[in-house]
Amino acid sequence: MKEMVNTMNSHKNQTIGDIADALGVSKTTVSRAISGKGRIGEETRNKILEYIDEVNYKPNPMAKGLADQRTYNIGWVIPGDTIATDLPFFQRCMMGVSEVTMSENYDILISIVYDDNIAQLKRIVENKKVDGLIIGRTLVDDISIKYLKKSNIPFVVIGSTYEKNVIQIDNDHVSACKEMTSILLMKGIKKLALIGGSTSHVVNISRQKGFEDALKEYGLKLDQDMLLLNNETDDDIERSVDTAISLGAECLVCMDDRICYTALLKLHRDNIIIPDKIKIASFYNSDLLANNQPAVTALQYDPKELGNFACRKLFKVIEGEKVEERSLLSYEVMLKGSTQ
Amino acid sequence: MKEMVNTMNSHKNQTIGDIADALGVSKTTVSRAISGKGRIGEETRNKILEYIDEVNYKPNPMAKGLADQRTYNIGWVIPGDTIATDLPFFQRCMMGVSEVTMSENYDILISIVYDDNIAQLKRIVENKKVDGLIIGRTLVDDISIKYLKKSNIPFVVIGSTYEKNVIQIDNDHVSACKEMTSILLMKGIKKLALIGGSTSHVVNISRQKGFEDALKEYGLKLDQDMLLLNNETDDDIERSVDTAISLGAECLVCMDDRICYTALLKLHRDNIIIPDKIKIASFYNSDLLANNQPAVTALQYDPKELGNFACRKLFKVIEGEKVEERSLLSYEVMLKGSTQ
DNA sequence: TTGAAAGCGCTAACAC
DNA sequence: GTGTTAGCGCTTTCAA
Repeated sequence: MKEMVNTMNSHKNQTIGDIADALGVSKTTVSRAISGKGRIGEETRNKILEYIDEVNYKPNPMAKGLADQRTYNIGWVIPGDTIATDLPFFQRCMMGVSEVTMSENYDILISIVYDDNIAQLKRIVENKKVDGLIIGRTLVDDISIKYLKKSNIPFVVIGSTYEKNVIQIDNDHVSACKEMTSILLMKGIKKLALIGGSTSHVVNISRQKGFEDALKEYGLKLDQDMLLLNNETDDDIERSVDTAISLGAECLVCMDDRICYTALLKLHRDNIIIPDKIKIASFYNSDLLANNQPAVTALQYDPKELGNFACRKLFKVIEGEKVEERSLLSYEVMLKGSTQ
Repeated sequence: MKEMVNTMNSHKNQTIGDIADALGVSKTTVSRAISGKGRIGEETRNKILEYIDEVNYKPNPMAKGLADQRTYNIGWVIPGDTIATDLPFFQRCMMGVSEVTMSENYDILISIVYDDNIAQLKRIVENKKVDGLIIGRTLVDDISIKYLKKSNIPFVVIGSTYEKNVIQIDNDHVSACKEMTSILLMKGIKKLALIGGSTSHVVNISRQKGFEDALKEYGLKLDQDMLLLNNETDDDIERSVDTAISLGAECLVCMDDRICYTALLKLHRDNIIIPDKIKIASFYNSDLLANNQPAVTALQYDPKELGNFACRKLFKVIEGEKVEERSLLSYEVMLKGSTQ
């Protein structure tokens, strides 16, 4: 059965025409055998499929794309600032996205957005280099989202947004933060200080809400002074830690792992023992916190699942299926020594 | 001058034909105006270019790609294991790559290689979805490299390889490690233990070589017991730290930041004060080490520059230019408190 | 200096 | 069930 294999072919660029000629059928027939669309004889189809396999023919996606106006690429939009990109979050998310694109025979095209410079994003959209996009993070006033809404290309966002009619995939930050905060309160830890990042990130606003909701439900009045938000630099964070301590905080609740890690370093430097002198917890877990001594109580999410889920949704949108606007994925509260 | 702008056009998909019609010229002429190839009247060219700008026409890269057999994409190949992808290294490298692709009107297509599963890599090569690739990391026995060599597609690697005829961009690890080790020796620190990662990574072998070269140059005999290599897990690392200490090491030289960080945690836990009781240094710097108390002496590289450089080289290869096979980028020795 | 026409590799009416 | 043909949007000979 191997005698028909022309080994030369494996190096030459096979086209649908070549294989049609070789088999004495038309290009259309070959196309039909491959796509499965249209009527075609069982026998011819098998003959073609076998041959294609034999000579390892791969259709040219440029040609296919041109013909049916698809790129077989999806865009993965991530922020370009180092602080953000250093986070394993985006890489892990992308792994999840990749699992799905892989199985759909799609590829991932990168688009990096620097602050409010969406030139790169515009490029891949205007140049029609993708069939849809996933935005890896949302801002309160997000020009990427605004732009994509106008451009009419399918897209989903990881994170939450106040923009209407945007497909969103997010962890349930509000519930998660509320639950973790409640647990702390139930453990008898009442004087909580919240040390947070930029309020221009939707996620941070959700975290704050969860925190406040828990206090309210517990019948505690919110102490505005204990809300130490918008910490951008390490200095900001250290200053906030000092403030919290001077206000008599029993526990530092940090909005994310970077903040928490910086706080840990400072406490360590100041010889403030955890959890004896002060307790600490984080609304976002990471290896750093899990490996700390003592390990830090934190919320655990699965970024990969987020990416996987988002991408599956995107494909549905691309196929024109109706999908629900907002999906919330789960979380886990990891209780560790830092709040013992 | 604005009266010719048909605002409808901004939403319709403009083709080269549309703009040819609108201006009463042929498609060929428009094509020439855009590409700059072929002869064309100054006046016509300007008229066309102006109009194109006015209606914000963007050529369809699929069609262009099909015609001139280019994809205007380059592949960025990264490992899929979490340990590797969690490192900011690849993200920062990619930023450097992105700067270049951006300016060349190219885009980045992701390809993730899981251990020795190069299915995804094969896909984008066989499907002709990229014009060239950059491999983000090299292994001693690297099947990605072997595959790409056979496939005859332009590619460069970040890192070093023993394979012949492969364009390599790397930091000068051997010199860097040798220099840092020499500095330690000159400071009078003689009993050095090397705690290293997998010897299946070329970079780790280079680091070991630099370390050994320094000892040799200094006239010191290498103590094999002080070579603690192939530490994969945190447990491995902690065990190696114990071994080094029991052998009377004055300084732990860690091959990378993760190893160093794990060692730091262990020393801290065991209440071994740095640099009083033991010194520590790392062949790879990171925020973690720089922010540690005391800060850790380490080698500093610039991954972004690596990506940028690699991508510029790749474009030269794609254009058929001759480039030198191996380029070594610089490094910096950051002397900090951990070796004081 | 400009244009007509063929072709890149594939799809999809519309015949037969 | 299979083939013919006309595109998809752009490039590039070859003529004019």
